[in-house]
Amino acid sequence: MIRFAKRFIKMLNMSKKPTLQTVAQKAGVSIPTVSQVLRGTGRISAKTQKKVMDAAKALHYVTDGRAASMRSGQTSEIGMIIHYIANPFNAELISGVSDTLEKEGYLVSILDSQDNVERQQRNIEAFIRSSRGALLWVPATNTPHDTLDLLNTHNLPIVTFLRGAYEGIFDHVGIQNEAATSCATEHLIHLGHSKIAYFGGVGASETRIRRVEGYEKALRANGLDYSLVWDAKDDKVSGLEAMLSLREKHPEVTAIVCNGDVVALGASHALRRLGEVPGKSFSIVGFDDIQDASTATPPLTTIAIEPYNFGIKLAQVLINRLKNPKSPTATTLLPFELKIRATTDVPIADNS
Amino acid sequence: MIRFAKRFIKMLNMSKKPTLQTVAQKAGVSIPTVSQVLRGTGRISAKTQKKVMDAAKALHYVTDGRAASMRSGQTSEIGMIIHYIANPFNAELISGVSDTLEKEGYLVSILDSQDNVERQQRNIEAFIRSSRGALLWVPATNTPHDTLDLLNTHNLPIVTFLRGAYEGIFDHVGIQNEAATSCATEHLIHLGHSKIAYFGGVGASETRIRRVEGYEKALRANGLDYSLVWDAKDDKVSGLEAMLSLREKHPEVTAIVCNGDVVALGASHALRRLGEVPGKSFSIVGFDDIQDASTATPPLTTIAIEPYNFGIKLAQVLINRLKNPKSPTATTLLPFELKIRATTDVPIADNS
DNA sequence: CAACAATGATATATCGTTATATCAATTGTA
DNA sequence: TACAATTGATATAACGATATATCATTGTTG
Repeated sequence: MIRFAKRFIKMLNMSKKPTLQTVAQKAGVSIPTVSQVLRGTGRISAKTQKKVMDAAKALHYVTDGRAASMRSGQTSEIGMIIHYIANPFNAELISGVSDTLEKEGYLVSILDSQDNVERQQRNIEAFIRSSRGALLWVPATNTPHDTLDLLNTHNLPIVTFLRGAYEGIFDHVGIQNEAATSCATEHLIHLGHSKIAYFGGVGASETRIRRVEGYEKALRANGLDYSLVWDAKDDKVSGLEAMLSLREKHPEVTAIVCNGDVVALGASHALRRLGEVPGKSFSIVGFDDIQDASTATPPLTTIAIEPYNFGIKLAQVLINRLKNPKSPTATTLLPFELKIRATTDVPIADNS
Repeated sequence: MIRFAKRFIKMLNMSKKPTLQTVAQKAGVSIPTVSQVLRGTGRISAKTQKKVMDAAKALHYVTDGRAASMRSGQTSEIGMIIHYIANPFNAELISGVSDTLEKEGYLVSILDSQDNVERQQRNIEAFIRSSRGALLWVPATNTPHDTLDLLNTHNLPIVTFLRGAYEGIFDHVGIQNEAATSCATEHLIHLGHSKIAYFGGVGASETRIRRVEGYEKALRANGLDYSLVWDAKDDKVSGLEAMLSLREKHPEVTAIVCNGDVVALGASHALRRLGEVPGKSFSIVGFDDIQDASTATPPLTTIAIEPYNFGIKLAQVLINRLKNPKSPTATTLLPFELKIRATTDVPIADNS
């Protein structure tokens, strides 16, 4: 059961706000007539239309979406719940989604769950309370079943993305995580590395599990038995610190496959601080291809996923779902590309 | 006059959605009773309260905010319009705002105007239509008067931020732009630079005008007559390219005061590409102190503004406004700090 | 014990729209 | 000319909640 928000905004000066009533009076017609003109039903004469439009414009009339939505059972508001807004990959993705959906007349609100299930629950309740008509969702790690019950009761169209925890139940737009890290790992193996670690991420999010699987699969396929997963939170400073401790505790490791470009760049920075040269003494493969990946020194070898395009694709999948509510759920996996730049090379033993 | 959004979402399966009616029936009480229990008016007996709460929980009831808001004249939804979401400074700022306001029970929706006045107009209309109760706003460059008319008609509490175009009219939370760039410029002058350019930004946004003024004021105060403003869009690649062309066309310039860290880092990268060393052959001062500023090579001398704290402060100013609707409008300027790192030094002529 | 206040629950009107049904005025056809 | 069909506008009910007024039922007091 949901309690109300603690604080409310008392709307000021309600008297000033124009309504259909106000416009109808000024135009000298009835309320339904104004409503029809504004919605463009085409059942009103040109002369009356002009009168109404003029009045509405003069009064700066804007439809009250709450009333309209309540009566018509339709809405143009879409909610999005993501685990971390400020990450540059996600921020670009959000831009792609918003631009596409706004162009179609929708309004997107974004909430940051911080990958926390209680916060996610509150976010979903907030969206239901505010009558969002659809949801774009990155499910938080260990989402409880109660959350699904809530979503199911209120029955809104949902597209999950990035994390494929509910493929088949909802539409999904994702990344070929397993294939991508396999590809990255094989790239390092072909260069001659045998002590390769998986670097970055924390805990068992869907995405990370898949990526680690891809990494391990590539190791197995090439008969390598050394395997190591090293945690690091998803920011540059954490990547830097984790790399320093990795070098100290596991000097045998000569290459890492990273959970994201941000930690990869942090790791790269750590190497330079240790007087090493990324790509020479040690190889690094990133993930995401954020803008900084190509402009960093040295430029980062990474898995490229274009976040803005991902956002566009995600928006399109949602639009499709809304147009065809009855169609079966589908999963869309976007392609990736391994961009080989300067942070990967043959291991130093073979090199010297 | 505002037309409706082009597309709507037809809400499915309305029958399943629980309402006060449903809960009242299950609990065996009247609708107003349920409403009172859920709002916690305290006028209902403990025994009845329990019956109602149990029923509501079992049905996964969530209040319909549209109906509640329409009837009560109160809302907990806040809109935010910013010129660019994906910029890391802004993304962090947004996190600060959202976290603070969510904690207080508000729901924040963010729209990206892309500093385009038509798009901004549509954004504002969307927010009015969707009955946001307050607005956090970075006014787009050259905002027309019609936009202000619209805002004025619908009369919602507004706090502008970053760009102080409407100080006195609305509450404002900003940066001491002029003082900050003056400080940065004087730092360079004291090091011995005399050919200093202002670098980055495009067009005449409020913020940029103030910053350029601060730069020029410092030049005048120190009797320097060389002055140059060099455009660059606010991303790293544009900063890189602009720097290359600046070096080519104005080799006399030995230092730049930047409009933001992102372009400053691009410029720094361009120097390295030219075989120069930022801080040795050429000095750079950034603006914002984003995370990358301190971890870059070399670490960037910059004006520090903590975006997350800025967001918190902004949220607090809004909360204050909502609590005291009648209080006079106020402007809050957050302090800055010049962080001297490695990209500024005495000019090369004196150095060699 | 009558009169009155306090308590707990309910009846009713209302917020601003849109959907449906209705009605008046106009046009077309036999 | 009469009657149906069409067009243009309106009257009315409903969406789901809350505010206000009301109504029983208790408990209190002189």
